[in-house]
Amino acid sequence: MDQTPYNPAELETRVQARWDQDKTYQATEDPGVEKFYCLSMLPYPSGALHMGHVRNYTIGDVISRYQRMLGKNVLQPMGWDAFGLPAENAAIKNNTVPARWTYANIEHMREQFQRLGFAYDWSREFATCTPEYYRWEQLMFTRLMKKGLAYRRNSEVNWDPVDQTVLANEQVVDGRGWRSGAVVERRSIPQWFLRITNYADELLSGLDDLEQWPEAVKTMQRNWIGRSEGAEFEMSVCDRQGVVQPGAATVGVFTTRPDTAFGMTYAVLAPEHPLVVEVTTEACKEQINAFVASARQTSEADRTSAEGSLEKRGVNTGAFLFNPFTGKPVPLYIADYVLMGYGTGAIMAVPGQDQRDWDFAKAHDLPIVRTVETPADFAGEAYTGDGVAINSDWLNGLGVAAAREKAMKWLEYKGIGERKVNFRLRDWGVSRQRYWGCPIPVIYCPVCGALPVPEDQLPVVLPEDVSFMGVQSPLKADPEWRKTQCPQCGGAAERETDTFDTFMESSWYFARYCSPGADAMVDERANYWLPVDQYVGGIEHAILHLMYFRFYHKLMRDAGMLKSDEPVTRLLCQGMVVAETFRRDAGDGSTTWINPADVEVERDDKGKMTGARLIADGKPVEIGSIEKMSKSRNNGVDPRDLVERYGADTVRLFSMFASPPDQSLEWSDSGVEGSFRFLRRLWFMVTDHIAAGPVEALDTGILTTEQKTIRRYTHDTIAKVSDDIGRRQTFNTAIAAVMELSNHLGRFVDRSAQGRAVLDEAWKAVVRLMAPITPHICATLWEMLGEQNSVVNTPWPEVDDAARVRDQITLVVQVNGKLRARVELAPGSDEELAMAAAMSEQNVTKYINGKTVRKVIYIPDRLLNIVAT
RNA sequence: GCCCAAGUGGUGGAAUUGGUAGACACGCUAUCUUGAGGGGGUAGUGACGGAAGUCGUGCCGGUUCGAGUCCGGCCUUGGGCACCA
Repeated sequence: MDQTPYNPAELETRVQARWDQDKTYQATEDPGVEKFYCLSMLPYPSGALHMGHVRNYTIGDVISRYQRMLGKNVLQPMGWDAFGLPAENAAIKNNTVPARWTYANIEHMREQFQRLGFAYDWSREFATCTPEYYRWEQLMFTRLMKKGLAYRRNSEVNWDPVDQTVLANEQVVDGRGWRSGAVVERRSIPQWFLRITNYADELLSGLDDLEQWPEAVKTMQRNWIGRSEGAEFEMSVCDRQGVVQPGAATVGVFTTRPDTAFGMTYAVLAPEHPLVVEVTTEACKEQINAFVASARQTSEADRTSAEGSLEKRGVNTGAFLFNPFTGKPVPLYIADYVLMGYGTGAIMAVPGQDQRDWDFAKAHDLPIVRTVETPADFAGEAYTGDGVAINSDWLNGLGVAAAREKAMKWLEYKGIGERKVNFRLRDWGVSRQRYWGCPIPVIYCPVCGALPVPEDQLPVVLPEDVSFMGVQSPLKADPEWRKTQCPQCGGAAERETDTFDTFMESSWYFARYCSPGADAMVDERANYWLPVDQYVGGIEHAILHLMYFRFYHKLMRDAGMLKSDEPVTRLLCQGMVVAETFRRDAGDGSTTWINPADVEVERDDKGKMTGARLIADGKPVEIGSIEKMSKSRNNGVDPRDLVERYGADTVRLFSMFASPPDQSLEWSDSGVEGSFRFLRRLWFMVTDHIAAGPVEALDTGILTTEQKTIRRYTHDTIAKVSDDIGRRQTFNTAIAAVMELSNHLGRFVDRSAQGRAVLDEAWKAVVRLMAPITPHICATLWEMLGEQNSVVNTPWPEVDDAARVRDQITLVVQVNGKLRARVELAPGSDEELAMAAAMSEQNVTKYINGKTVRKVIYIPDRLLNIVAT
């Protein structure tokens, strides 16, 4: 009999047209229905989708569709994180302007998303680079200024002295500007900051309530906030003998371990510390000046990550500080591993109890005094564990906690120190000296100073039609744009020409989706949808984005806009899709990254890569490391070809089947074929079933053993898939379970009335179980199965527990932990029965004969382990 | 350097609470299907061994009747480190 072939291109177009026509995914607020807000991190419109996008957005789509089938009112929006550096780079390269490039990319990517059949409410779409969006961000900022939550101070940037421009960290390669090749300098310029540190405690304690966030993310955030309790105390400059002159300079140091202060054998200042100039002795001056100058030119990341010998990373000032605990002087050093931005920029160094201090002391030949007794088997160097205080005068004999408390009290009593909580978290610098971003709404008046742009003058619109050469921001190059009037005195004033960090836009977009068209940042509708029930995005955002947007949510709450404390209830961080990188390094230091699709790879017998050539010219290219698919490394694999060849359902299915969502995935398209074959087999099996004609009602009372077994498989699978998608979010195992069931169903040949009824129940379950993952084929099959309601609105299949009851279970029998037999038993059998069954197996008794049974471990319905010696 | 993950057949991965290691796929081999095909079916596929069986989850050690799973130490790979997003 002729059958309709599986034609995904035709079928998917038809199903998608129907969704569009019915506005199936448009969400409206309905207080009578439980809501579910499912959000995937909004993409940067880089130009083309890569497999990382497909994976990310398919996960969100599967969850959305599943929740919808559970009967919830689901919102799944989509938009574009449209400001950012790549647009500027692309504009230079392609001789266009960032706006045009960005909007063209959005058009293209939207089409690709639609082709993949994601259930987005497109009516809420926006791009963050439009004034309709960023005006509210500007308004918020001016209010934060008035509240004192935004402030301006000097801060360092990477300065390219040739291009006369500020460089992003990414644009600095081995200390040189990526375009000019010039050695990058550090420059201190005034910039705007948001006081995220005011919220440090709440951002930290709030993590405890985020039960459905991955532990790894919470741990990273806790460490990032870095709350530490300790003491801050003053030390005075003294001479070699420990004599403190009246009026001598003092320096505050922060320590979490005041109990170890008797073991302080030196002290360290950050190179930028104001005291450095004051205390440096004549003999050390030259060395110190050179050291400070070089530290200034090194970025903080490089300073803390430098692997060079510690000997070179610090110098003696020649001065001494008076240790109030011992009454003795300690030498004062400066070292680049001490940062001015943390604590007081000065530390007491206790090499016996701190490994970094230990390494530094060894490198500089400084004494080491242990103040905590080490355990007998301790083989390390610095000891940071608990133990009894030694070499510590009046602290001797106390444990760490007690000694710390006593030392703290002593400092307070003496009036030289106090308890102090320090955070590693620093305020959020939001100024960028770039063009393609949201203009910072500030006016500088020579008389009145820095003022927020008045609300009735917002938005400050970023001109899009500019001549853009890339070296300098058109805002800064244009002498006219900045000219304005002071809102206070009316005199001539200038606008800020910096723009916001693009993390600003991605910090509140989730709320704006809930209030399309609102004449405010958000309106009451946001409180219907928020908090987001499920957020999906890459693990690379675990700290920065996810911290900033938690912070911003609290800012909006405190401005009375939102009622919830946290933006997101449940978070799924998907692993990255990684791929090989290929590149060519030009002689001038610049690098061209080559897409894997344009490269031919040579491999040895074991499949290991031995070389690679550019197909276009046949010449070798260099093989880089394996990295996440990204625009900057040009290693994204475009899903377009796969979609054209196999259809959206296959690509969606494979991206979910290839690995669990939170694991990183090294891309290879071998295996896509298997997903396509499964869908085609499904298509033919279901259409075969339909072609066999009408089905009688199921009567569970008259089923054969085989029919019962099929029903058990069916309902076991429904239970497993529901758990895998709903609770575990392991879509790969859900798919495997459906494949397994389909294999059973394909082998089940029973044309009797009840045989067909059992099959009908099973296929209808399969179609619904797969609908969130492969919605097009399932929508079509569902209709062909004679169902009126569209599968996207059909209730999720229910488990019939009665169908899952087994009359026999397989018990595993071990002897001394090794598998020796399997026996069939009635469920719930007791140990005696199990033992009897086991002992009737020759392969069991064989290993017990001549030995004494010492112990029997029995886990009912699972395992019996006989320990015999 | 610091913080967070991951490491299981030829490959992607499964094993959910410490209890049968390798589910489900890819690939490969054999075989069948009138020809062809990125078609379909069947069987096989961790290693060693004729077999019984032994070994086997990055490496070393430990806890346990029992460890891929827990603990200690290491190695490798990936992510983040505040201006890529």
